[in-house]
Amino acid sequence: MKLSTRGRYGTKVLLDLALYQGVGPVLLKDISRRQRIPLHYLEHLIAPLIAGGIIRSSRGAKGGIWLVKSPAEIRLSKVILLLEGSIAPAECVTNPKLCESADACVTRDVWLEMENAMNEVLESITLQHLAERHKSKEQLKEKMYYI
Amino acid sequence: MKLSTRGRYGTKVLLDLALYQGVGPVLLKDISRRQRIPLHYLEHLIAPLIAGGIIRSSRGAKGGIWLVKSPAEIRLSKVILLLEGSIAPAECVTNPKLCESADACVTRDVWLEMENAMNEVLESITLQHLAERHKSKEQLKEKMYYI
DNA sequence: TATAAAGTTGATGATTTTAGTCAGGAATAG
DNA sequence: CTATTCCTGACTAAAATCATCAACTTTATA
Repeated sequence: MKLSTRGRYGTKVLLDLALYQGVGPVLLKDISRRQRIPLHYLEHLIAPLIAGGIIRSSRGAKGGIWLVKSPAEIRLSKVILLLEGSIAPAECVTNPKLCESADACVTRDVWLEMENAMNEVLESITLQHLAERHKSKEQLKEKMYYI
Repeated sequence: MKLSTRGRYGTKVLLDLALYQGVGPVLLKDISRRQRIPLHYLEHLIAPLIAGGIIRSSRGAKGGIWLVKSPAEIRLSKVILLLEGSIAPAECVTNPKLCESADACVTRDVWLEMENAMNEVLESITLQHLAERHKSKEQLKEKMYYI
């Protein structure tokens, strides 16, 4: 039940964009360095985010990537869906036809409940929430230097 | 974010045992047939369940496996933990030392929230619940033949 | 318009995990 | 003693994961 690096890296990328929002295109190179994601791997990670319409990109000098919508409009449920596909703990949840007895299967019901519980969490958190949480943690850290 | 067959098969095995509880040792061969799990694979699946103390086994003629506790006392959280290990969506949740900035990381907080949400679901469901749900679905199915 | 910068795409590869299979062994009932 | 049944370790094929690389396209700007 682990997310792949796609989901984890991708979420970090978008948090990074949310934190650097409004300053124009953000370089992949910079995101790579700040978030410790291999640049060449990062290049592949952004494809589904562009296809999903939550970031845009520009090539060439002064190029980079940026959020298309405001961070408050981007929910993690969407992000994870784009990067990982369905979050359901078993294929049969999303695609009942894979198993003849799907509708009679009580274990499938459990996996469905788990998916719903996860989706509630992801649905309730936006990039703005993440950015705010991050800033408030940073502030806390700075204050601690003066104690 | 998929469970492996270990978690899915294993849960079915235990549901099967809960349904056939009280009739003495249940043959792996029968579980294999009813739950459509390869026998040789099943033999490996039961090891962590025995080690975890929720089933016991006896070899030889009239052998088989059975639940050690009552189905009402066995929560799915325990089952999945034995079969899959931690259900956390990322290693850093269980083992913060893997990442220097774990305590400052807001994405890690999200993965932790997801884990908690899943655990609440799994904590709230016992094998008895599963068995009851199963029987009531079966009954519904029988009734439908007479409509 | 030449050039450097930066994202895009497709091919490839190393490593790990998954999902088994198989052979032989050990315990148990009768 | 013997048939039955679970146990264990070794092994394997296939898939997924996590990249890396090279060639290419687009863009800003000197």
